[in-house]
Amino acid sequence: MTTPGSLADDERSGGDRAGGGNAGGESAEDGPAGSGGRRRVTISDLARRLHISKASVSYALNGRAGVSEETRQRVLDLAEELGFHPNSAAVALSASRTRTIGIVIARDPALISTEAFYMRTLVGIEQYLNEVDSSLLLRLTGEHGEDLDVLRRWSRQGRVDGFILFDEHDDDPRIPLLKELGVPVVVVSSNDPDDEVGRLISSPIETVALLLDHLAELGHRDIAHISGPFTFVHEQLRVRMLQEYADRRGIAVRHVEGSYRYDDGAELTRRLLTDPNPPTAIVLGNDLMALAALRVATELGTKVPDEVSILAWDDSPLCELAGPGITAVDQKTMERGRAAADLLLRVAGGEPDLHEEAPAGELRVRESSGPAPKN
Amino acid sequence: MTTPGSLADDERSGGDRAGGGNAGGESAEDGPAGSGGRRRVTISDLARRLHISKASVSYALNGRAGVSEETRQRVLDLAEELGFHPNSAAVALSASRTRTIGIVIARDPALISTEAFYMRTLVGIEQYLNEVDSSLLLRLTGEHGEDLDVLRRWSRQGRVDGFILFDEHDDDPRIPLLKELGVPVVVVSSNDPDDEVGRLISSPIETVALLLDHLAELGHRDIAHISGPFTFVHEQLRVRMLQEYADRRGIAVRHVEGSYRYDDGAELTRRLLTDPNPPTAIVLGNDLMALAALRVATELGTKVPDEVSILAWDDSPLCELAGPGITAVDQKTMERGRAAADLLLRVAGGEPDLHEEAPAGELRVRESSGPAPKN
DNA sequence: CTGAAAGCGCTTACAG
DNA sequence: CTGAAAGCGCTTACAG
Repeated sequence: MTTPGSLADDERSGGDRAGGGNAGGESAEDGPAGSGGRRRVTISDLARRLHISKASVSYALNGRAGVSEETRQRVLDLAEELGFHPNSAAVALSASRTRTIGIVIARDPALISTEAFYMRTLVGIEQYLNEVDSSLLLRLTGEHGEDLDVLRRWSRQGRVDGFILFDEHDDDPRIPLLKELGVPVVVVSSNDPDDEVGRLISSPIETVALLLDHLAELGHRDIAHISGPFTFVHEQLRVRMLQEYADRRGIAVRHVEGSYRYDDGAELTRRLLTDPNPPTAIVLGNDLMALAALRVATELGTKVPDEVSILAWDDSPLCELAGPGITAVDQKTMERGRAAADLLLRVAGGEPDLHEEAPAGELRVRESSGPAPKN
Repeated sequence: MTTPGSLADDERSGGDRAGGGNAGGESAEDGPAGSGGRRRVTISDLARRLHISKASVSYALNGRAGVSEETRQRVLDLAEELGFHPNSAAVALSASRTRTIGIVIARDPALISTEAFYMRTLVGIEQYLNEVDSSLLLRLTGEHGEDLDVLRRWSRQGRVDGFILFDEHDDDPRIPLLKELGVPVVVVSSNDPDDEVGRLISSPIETVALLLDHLAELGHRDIAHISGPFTFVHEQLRVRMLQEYADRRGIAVRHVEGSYRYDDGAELTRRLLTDPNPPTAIVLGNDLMALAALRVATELGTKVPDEVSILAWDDSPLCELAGPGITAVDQKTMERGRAAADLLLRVAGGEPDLHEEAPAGELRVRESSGPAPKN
């Protein structure tokens, strides 16, 4: 059996460049075995070797006034040579900046891992954070309100510089909580209330227009909408805007509340298609339900798109790879994530402008939508 | 225009319980406007109010000896009342414990967001971290070696207590690097070298047996394997073990190296199926390629499973929801993530036993596999 | 331009 | 059982 001690003993074997210098020259022997690796290089080390004060080192490293160019360069060179990286806890403690943003997602784990939405959002956020050398502290809680605890705890603990919030609910308690805690927040939002928190806004009206214009052109006059749960603000808005837009274009819409789950999408679609007067097109609130709709149609012998068109609100690999491919709106999820992170850092930095429009979506027309059947 | 200042001014409006007490009693006026919220409660505050020392407060909060039960209770009660949470930077700085583990994934963003594997793994890890009140620091870098920088930086910065590594390569540079840095590591691994880092091991032999036993029973004697890139250790092992096991059972296997990408899976499958002597079954290294294989077969008019069986190494919603459903091995990804996090925390805690077996996989038989065609 | 010193909020020997 | 004090590794006024 190997012990952590032997792990540390083995350090010499690595042939790595940075830190390889003589960082260990002063105290290569670690303290208590297993406590983890060689002593880290600190600004005190740099100061001592360069015969200057810690303050000067700090100024030099942070690009602040207070040191000559020459001194600064000597500091930077030595830091590079020794592989110095400032202890993040010390920086956080003295400067109250963590270079970390927090995301807490309170959804059913099964859904989180099935829908590509979250991962694509995270990828987008990460792309931005990489560029500005910040990090993401992530927590996936269940759906039972533990998320509030985590938000509160992380705020009080000073673990993050701010939060990005998803899945806004009616009277979402997270927003007053974080406002009270005084933590910068950006809500990835579908509406634009003036509640003085950061919001990256993408109104559903855009998607509504893309979907309904497409369907109207194809001659559909009688459609159905299987939404996600109405507890989400964006679902309420989708229903309302879809209805209004459809009214204006003389299209009838029946709304059914779904749960985003496959089974549910299947069941609700079945009911619609076996109705004596079925709709000629169904818009589903997410990719999973759209796929379910596709399957049920096939199962019932209802031809897609000849007898019914199937469209999804939110594009994804599932829509793209389904057979037939499902017409959907590419919500630019990665770009949206990126933009949210960017906005949060600006809000945290004191930027007065809290609201911003998200990048526009685009319709991806595939085989699942076609002309309305004439009957 | 709203300003961060006005954001802070608005704090009173929240009606939240914790911290609502009289935490602001001493200095409700924030410092510089916009710097974020009311002053946090610290152990000094607790000590002052209870007329005891900071040390006693610390002992009480951490459940250590050094305070009477009565004092401890008074401290805990007050902490609860004021919504006290220890500043994580201060704890990290003085105790060198961050309660955070790091994960750096260096893969093509498109792949990360398409394959459910990573998200399911993260969910599993999170489930465990939730229970032990730890957090995940996540970074998704591209495939260009920036991951080494991040690992080095996070280590030197003392940001994490350890790392979980995925996607081990040949002579993976991350392992010597982290050993040299002296940071606890767990590699989610497919083999068991004695290299003194933590390893959660799941040998491919298990999956090989599940797949080949199934195919042998169905009468297949001539199969193909479209793998992922051989740069991954697990892919090399899969090929070797598949070959050995097939040899023993008198099954011929041709191996083709794929990339995990849909297009690639399609192209390689096309070649196999248009061969004058096509295999009767194809095992694909991931779900995307398996789906591609299914599509190509359909396109070529090759019936699945009557003329060719399609199986995937790794189950996923894509396999489950495909039509026909794709037979695949459920690798227990969430459980594996959980186990990896658990092992890492134990390794970091000084546990001598570095290696552990991952939970076993299970075959999910679906419509894409059937008896070998007689010809 | 540079240094000595206080402070961020904890933990932890060390005396009482 | 309790308190005074040093220390973790930085940053930041404040004097020179």
